[in-house]
Amino acid sequence: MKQHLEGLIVQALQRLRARGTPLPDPLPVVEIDRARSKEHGDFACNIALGLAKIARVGPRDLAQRIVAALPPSEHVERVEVAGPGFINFYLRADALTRVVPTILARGRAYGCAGDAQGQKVMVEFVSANPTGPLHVGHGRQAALGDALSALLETQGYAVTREFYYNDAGVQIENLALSVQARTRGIKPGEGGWPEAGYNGDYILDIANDFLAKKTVHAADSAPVTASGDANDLEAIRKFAVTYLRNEQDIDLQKFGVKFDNYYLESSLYTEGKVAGTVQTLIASGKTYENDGALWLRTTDYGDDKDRVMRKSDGSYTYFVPDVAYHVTKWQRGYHKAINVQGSDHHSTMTRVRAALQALGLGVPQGYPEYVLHSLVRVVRGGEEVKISKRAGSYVTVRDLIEWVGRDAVRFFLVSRRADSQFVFDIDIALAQNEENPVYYVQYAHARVCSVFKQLKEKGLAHDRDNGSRRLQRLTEEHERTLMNRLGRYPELLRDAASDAEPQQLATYLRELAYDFHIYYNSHKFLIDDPDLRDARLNLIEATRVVIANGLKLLGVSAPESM
RNA sequence: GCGCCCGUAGCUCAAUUGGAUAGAGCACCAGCCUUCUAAGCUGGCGGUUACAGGUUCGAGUCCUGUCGGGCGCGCCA
Repeated sequence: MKQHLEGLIVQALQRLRARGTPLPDPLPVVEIDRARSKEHGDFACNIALGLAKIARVGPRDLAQRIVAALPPSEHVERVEVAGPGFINFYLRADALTRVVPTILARGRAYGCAGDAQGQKVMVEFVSANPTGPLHVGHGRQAALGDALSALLETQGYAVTREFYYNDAGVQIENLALSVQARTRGIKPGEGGWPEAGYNGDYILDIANDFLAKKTVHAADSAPVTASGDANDLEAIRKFAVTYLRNEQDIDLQKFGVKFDNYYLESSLYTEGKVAGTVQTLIASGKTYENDGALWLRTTDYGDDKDRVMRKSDGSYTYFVPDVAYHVTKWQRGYHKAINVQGSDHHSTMTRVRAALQALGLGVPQGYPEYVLHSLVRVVRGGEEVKISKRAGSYVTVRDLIEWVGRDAVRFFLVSRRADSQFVFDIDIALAQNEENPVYYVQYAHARVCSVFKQLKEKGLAHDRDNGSRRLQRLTEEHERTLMNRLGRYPELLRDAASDAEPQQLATYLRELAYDFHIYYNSHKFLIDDPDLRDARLNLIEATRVVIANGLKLLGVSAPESM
């Protein structure tokens, strides 16, 4: 519809120019927007405001001339000039109602587009090191990353969800030492406890299972059976990593997030990719030696200081494998890549991009893209929750799911812009009333289901085809509003995907539920007039489909009753 | 000190990416249940968009500065 109206405007402008109105050639891009409020019709165009000066007439006059020159359209009921010079389009009723049969016909596929034509995109998220339970920040990454992936899929991208983890570094060493200390009965803070040890109770659980010679298995590795030998640090390390990987798998499964691939940092070393990346960077001439260390000139690419790649002791800094990892993303054919991380990683953004530029692989400057999120504070009873028994110093994803359920956690964590600081209020997430947006949206879905259940119980029929033929009966204000909202869904998905902003979808669903609840409360559906009844049932069924589709993208269930 | 992000009703957040009178929910006030779920709906109250300049037909949105909050600023990962 947008393109159609834009085409009308362009034709009108061309006619005006031909008749002597001074207008630029070529014409500027004509943009049509959906009207913000009903008083402004269905679509609005502001082109006259921008062109008035060039055309040497007032914006309202120019708008009037454009309207007069518009070719007729079967979809447009009337056009008005309003305000300082906006051109408002009022669509004919059937242009609005058409969305209902479209939704019913396309079902789950409604809103999906094929524009990306199967282009490969990698979304990397969570990427937690296996040194402890997933915390709320990981939860936000999981909710954002998974929803973003689903949104990209609606646009025709072939999405790979990838989890990258460090399975060999210093932190893993600290983990092994912590577990070992626990097997020897040493508690955090006591003599012999490792300096950078992990203090959570889960370390004790791992130590006990290790001593009990239990077997653990994680999604992407072979089962590991504990030797029970507290002196064998390597055995402890392997057991602890697998144990925690499994714990994270359990959390993610409970959260409804599934990864397509797990990428091990250690493989970058064993396959020579780290050394290869360093060689290429040296060959590129973007490095230099100083104080016995090898530096990369990241300042050539906007960094505020150069970065060490190889320390004077010969080992690599952490960002070198990170660069090698992103090279593999490019080489694996992911020419679009999005990383979802906490905002504390923003300095790595410049660094990784700089190194990728220096490598001269033809990688675009903005590669990879980043979605950085701010921190999450958990509040209960008006006070911040900072401690959990499980992890010690932070609230875990599992805690949240146990407290308020998966649906609320997932919806809440994607309902705000990633870059806003987020207060997760346990009391609101637990509330089963209008205060809680998740229930508000789910309730709208359940209400539609309830209507159809009542329909059956009353022995009434729903003739969809008849409903589709009677849509012109839907003339009420609330019905127009609802249909207008439903019609926006495809462009909403497109925008949310291209902006990498899943919260747009969460907001949309709240608004859609709002429109529906108002409609529901002011109209009846199980009425005697079969034509109007069928038409209205078609409309609320279409509403149900869109709510179900949207919730599914966010990983939230759409219950049939509540 | 430097860099990045943020600042919208008492609270939690929107605002179609520069458009028209800045909108919802909570809280507060007044109403609505023999009728498909009152887990809901209808009104009312509430704003100098942190502050000061600038850009233009038009600024919550863009630019500069100030104030306030977050994160980062290792030959740590």
